[in-house]
Amino acid sequence: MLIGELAERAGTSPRTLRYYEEHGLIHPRRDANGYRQYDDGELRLVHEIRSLLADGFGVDDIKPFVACLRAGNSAGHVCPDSAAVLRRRLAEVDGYLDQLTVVRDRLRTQLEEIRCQMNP
Amino acid sequence: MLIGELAERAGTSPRTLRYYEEHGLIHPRRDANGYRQYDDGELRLVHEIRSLLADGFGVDDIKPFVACLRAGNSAGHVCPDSAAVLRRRLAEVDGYLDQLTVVRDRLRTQLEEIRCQMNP
DNA sequence: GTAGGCCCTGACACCGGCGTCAAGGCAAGC
DNA sequence: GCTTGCCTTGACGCCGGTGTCAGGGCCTAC
Repeated sequence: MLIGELAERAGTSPRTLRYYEEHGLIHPRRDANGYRQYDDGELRLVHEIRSLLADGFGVDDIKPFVACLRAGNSAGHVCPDSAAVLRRRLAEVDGYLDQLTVVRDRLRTQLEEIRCQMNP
Repeated sequence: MLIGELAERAGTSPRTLRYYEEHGLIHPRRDANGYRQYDDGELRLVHEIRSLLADGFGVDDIKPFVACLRAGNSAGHVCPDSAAVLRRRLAEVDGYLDQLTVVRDRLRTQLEEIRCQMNP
């Protein structure tokens, strides 16, 4: 299938797919006229990529997952390299959660203060 | 005091203070030679600004807080406009917390899967 | 042959708080 | 008068995934 069809089936844009390729995540074959040619494997791969991006991974983080899938594994996260990235990202997310929780508590406290001032 | 001294006392840089001014957060007087002149009030203001920025507010969000302080209130968040911004930001933070929690659970699940595979 | 629709590459725009460099003025000590 | 160090304004860079535009090729239908 051509890039437009894959984009539509994956719920994204041709620009985005070219970007993934530029960063070494997918390697489509080329037709004689230079058009990119994709198969269903690439479609699943793009779904995996977009899922990881949605979880906050960067394109560089995603490479080990793609390599893991290409190596024949049923999931991208079962290889040591991807597991390492998973652990790093988990620590990062835990950090963000802690920070955001502190912020949320401060915001709540300030809003509570206002409420008390209105009903003194 | 001049911009360099304020920057040092506020733990930031002259560039940053000029940026705040450019976005309407502070309005220092000018010496005859054009140098910015600050007093201790501006120092407290800058501390407030940096605290709000650290909580994830944008410079535009901060304007109501500054106006509230300049209007003579003891804290920047007691005015209606700043309270509205507070509520908006709280909702935003709650949203981020929900998203990040979902992500964290997914990451944990995947790491757990790996652990199970290693001790089958 | 031409119109329309897909494809190609390359490059700039975005966001936002700030770093950083350029080119120049002002103040003070030697 | 020269150096040193602070000040001024103005402008570009960053980050990262994607939108979008420019300029041009391929293919099919009419």
